[in-house]
Amino acid sequence: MGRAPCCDKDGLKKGPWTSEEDQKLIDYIQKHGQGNWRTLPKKAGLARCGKSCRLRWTNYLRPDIKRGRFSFEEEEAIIQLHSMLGNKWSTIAARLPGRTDNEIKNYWNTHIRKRLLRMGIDPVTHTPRLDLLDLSSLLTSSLCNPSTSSAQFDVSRLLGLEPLVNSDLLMFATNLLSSSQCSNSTILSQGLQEQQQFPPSSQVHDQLISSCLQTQQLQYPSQAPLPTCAPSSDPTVLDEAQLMQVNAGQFQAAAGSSPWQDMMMQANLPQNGLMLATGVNYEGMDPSLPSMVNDTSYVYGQAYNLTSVLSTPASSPTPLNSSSTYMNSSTEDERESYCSNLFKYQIPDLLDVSNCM
DNA sequence: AACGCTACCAACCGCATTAGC
DNA sequence: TGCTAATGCGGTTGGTAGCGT
Repeated sequence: MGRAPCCDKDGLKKGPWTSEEDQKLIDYIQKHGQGNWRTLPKKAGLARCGKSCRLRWTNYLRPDIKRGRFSFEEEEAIIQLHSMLGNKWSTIAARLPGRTDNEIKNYWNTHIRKRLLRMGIDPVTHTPRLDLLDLSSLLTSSLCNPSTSSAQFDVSRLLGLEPLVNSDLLMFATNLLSSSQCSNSTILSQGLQEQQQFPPSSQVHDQLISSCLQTQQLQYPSQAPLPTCAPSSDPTVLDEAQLMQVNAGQFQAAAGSSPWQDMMMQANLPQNGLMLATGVNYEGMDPSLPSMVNDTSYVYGQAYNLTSVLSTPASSPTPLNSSSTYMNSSTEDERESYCSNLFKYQIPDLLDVSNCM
């Protein structure tokens, strides 16, 4: 049995609302409150269906709606929440006072999503889109020509992807190659072989990241030792628990003991959520990535730049936007500020964490 | 000035869920 | 318990403003 469309009756207006219609709706709701949307239009003298009235009210006319641009913190929260909740726009909106699900959804689709794509980050999984790169061919080229330094490596020329891949992603690929030239590059190459044998999967994808984390350690020996995942054993069979251990351990090395760390460790967070929240999965990045901290990539730039906290020489630039707070902030104060931000948007509720701070 | 392209966002559509009988 | 209406929600569309050529 089909449902009768709510707006197919003759005489019901569709399309943009006029200011007169808005005023009628506002007046009615101010007098009578929100009630039966079905009967509201007739009572309010509107030639609209109830659904249209409800949408107009909830998305536009409601007095508590905050208009205008999204703030830095709001955008940050949206990305964090989306990494945990996915396209649950209403749930996300419930944690952003004054913002509607429609507004957040639009903002995501028109701004954030595109920005992440430009950065080579999958807006669905919040992981780097390694599928954009034929890493195995890159690796082969690199290993067959050991004289090619990572700094000189022309990834874009090899890939023919210059119009598609931004400099940040190229830096990421270059970093992978650089890592692969280390003595234990078999970790990465095995991961790549795995990728060749099977269709790209999130598991292999994560293993690549994990491998990158391990190999990167050799590039920056000054950084705190990482908990290893038994490099001598088959690294391609890392299970998620191991990967989490690497991530958590990595972060432990990065942040030291902190309430934030405890929170993330205790949170039974999906891996991509943990990765986003801590940024640890991006630590294989070259810590000197200056272009990651530009105006259009700050969120993940921050995540990448966590490495700078660990190992960047004092001279390395960390031009973080001072108006915001991030997990990878260089001081404990900033980490706690970030944690406060999570509370502001009730993110710990999502993580089932009760003892942060 | 005219045209095409792109970005933005309000509004719509249809399915899912909930509430009431 | 099943049916139906009402409401909630997420995906998509279409109008329009802004910009470049």
